[in-house]
Amino acid sequence: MTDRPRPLRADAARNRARVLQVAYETFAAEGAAVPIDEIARRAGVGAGTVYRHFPTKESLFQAIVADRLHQVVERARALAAADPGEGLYAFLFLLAEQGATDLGLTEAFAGTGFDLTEALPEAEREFMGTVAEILAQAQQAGTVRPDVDAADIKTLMVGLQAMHRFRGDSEHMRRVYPLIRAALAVQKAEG
Amino acid sequence: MTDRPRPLRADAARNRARVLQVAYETFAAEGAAVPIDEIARRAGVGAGTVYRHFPTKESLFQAIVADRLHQVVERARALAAADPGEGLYAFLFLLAEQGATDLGLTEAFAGTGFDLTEALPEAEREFMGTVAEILAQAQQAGTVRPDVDAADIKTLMVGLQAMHRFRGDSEHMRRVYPLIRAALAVQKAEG
Amino acid sequence: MTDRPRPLRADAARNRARVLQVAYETFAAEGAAVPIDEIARRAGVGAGTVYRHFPTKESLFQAIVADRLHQVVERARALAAADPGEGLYAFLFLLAEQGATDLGLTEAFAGTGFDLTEALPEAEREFMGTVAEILAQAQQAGTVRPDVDAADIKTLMVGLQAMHRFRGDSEHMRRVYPLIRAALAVQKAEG
Amino acid sequence: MTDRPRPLRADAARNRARVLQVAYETFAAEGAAVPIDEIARRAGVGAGTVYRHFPTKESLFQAIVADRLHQVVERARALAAADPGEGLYAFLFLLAEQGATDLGLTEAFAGTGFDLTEALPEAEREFMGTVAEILAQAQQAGTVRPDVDAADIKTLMVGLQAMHRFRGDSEHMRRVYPLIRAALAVQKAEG
DNA sequence: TATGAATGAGCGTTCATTCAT
DNA sequence: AATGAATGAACGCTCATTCAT
Repeated sequence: MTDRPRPLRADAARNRARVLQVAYETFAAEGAAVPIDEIARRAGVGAGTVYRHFPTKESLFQAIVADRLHQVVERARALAAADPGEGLYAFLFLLAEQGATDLGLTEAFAGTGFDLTEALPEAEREFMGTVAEILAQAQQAGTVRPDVDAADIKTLMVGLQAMHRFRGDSEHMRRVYPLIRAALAVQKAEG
Repeated sequence: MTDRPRPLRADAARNRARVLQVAYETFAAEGAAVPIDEIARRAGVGAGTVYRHFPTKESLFQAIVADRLHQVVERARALAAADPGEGLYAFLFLLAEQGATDLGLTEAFAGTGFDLTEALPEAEREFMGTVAEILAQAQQAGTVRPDVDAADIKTLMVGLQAMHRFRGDSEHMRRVYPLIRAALAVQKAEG
Repeated sequence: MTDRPRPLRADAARNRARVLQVAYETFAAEGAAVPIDEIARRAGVGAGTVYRHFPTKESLFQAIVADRLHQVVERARALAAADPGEGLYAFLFLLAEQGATDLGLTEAFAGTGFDLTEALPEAEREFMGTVAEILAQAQQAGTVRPDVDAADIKTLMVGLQAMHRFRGDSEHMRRVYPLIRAALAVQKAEG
Repeated sequence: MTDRPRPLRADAARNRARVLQVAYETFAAEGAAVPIDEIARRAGVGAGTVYRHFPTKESLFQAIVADRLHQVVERARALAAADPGEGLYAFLFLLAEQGATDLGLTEAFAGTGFDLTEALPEAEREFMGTVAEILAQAQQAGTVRPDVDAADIKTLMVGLQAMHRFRGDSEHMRRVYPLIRAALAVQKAEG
């Protein structure tokens, strides 16, 4: 796992971090179609520098997605630990909000021109594992119906991200969240 | 809207229709990244002919979306007339399925690099009017909760299309539809 | 074999011919490493035009080599028909001289970064067939020793091209030709 | 020629020798197109170190050629001393075989994008002097015809290297060597 | 009016060379 | 003196759009 033979020179590490940050912002704002040259320009480095740290454009994209995914999973765990019954809803709406501002992540999730499962199988597994865990807790707490599984939740996440992106970060989504809660709530004597 | 000074020569009209049809199929199957040359080739015309009818690639895309939207609205009206209570659900799931096979429409709906409201305000208005109409009928029939509005429905449509695109046309979505029904159903003594 | 559905528009044909001619001269003078952009510039067209006629750089190179090879084979046949005994020598020295001015052909022959046999198997076969034919005639005429075969001749051709390229078109090679004749002449009582 | 003001520190000398050796092997095996970074990596030094010793890629190439040439000349002298009559042939075929495995040397000899005479006049002079010497010995021994000179021999060497490179190190060349012997042998009553 | 040839800016990527550490 | 990170000019190739035929 220690796949960094040496800890990278200080200036190189700074550049790498800068490229990563700029690339994250740029992909988030404009999607994966942004040229590498543009990212290099915004980061104030030459294109070659980007390629030194990330051998292909796709690898840069992957690095960003993996990073975001990891952060999101960590936050999800914290939320679920704080309140198991609400954990799944908090997770769901957290990811939805990410989707509003992070086009790159949305594309990765939805598989639009980038296959998360194939490109980052480990990250995908970690993510799905966390979903399953948090879902089980919520089902035990009685806040989520027992007949949905982790795949269903991922599907809903993709949908929610799309909705959020469509509507922006506005108050509109606050109208939609209760609908999603109703969708997942334990059903009382289904009519 | 009548921005065609003359009603087009017969062969020109045929060409236009043919390009539109081929472009729809091609964009739907392979996304908006397909070159215009490829569409021209499949339509059996020169690239210049495509550009005569549609001055930019984007305008061709818009024309397709307008066309599809119109058809979808017509079908929605027919479904709602046949069964007012089920009409909204039928409409919703019809559009979702379109999203599974029609990348162009999905992108237009989600506003990914294409603002429907701005580009085709009339089509958008017609669409939203129909949604409002069918929604009102369902609410009167008691199959949809009264506190959702047409904008909410459009938001859900965008989400459903994204889910469908993500999962394909598979049986998986049949698991999700009941959740959406639960989301929209009249709530019985909400806890 | 009629793989040109239509005979090409006049201006396109002119451009194609111009690109071919310029590319021939440029590859001949500077080898296959010349950028396509440079060829386009010299031909007075855009890079896209080159790519319209030849889908890859390699295909352009191949087209030129095939053309040259064909011409050379035709001239070889004529020479051999005029004087069967001298035909092989004439052919050999003709190709050697080509090598002096045509780096592209030399590279193709020598297999330097371009595998003639693999890329143009038909041209290669035609070439080798002609060599075998002319060689057999010379052997029957008693001007070439019977224990050499077509492959040996090709090897000598590669060598002669290299020599010619090395020495230029100078009179120096006129000193070398008699050595090659001695190499191939029927041996008198080998010492 | 003593253009080294100081005799280099021990570690620097070691680095220089190591780069030279690795670069030779690498160029020989994979041609001059290998990036300098790759050579540096294989030599276990930084790219900057290569550039400290050899200010351009071409100068590194030249140093290698000079080195090889020197070695070849030494071996040639030994061979000729052992058997003056056979010396020239041994030299010729030795160099030819080098050409089969050493792309760099071949290119240097053939003058393909690298003019030996201009770049390394001293090495060239030493080489040609040795050729002349060994040739004279063979001519005195009666194994080589008297009307060829050192320049002719160099021309043949270039040709033989090209042939060897073309055919690889295979048995095929064993068919060609006798032809070269016949080319150079003293002629018996030429018809 | 239709054709499809031509344009040329742009993209992802490489690599000889320079320079801060 | 050594390192290896950074640079930036190419390169092969694509494609939306224009324009001569």
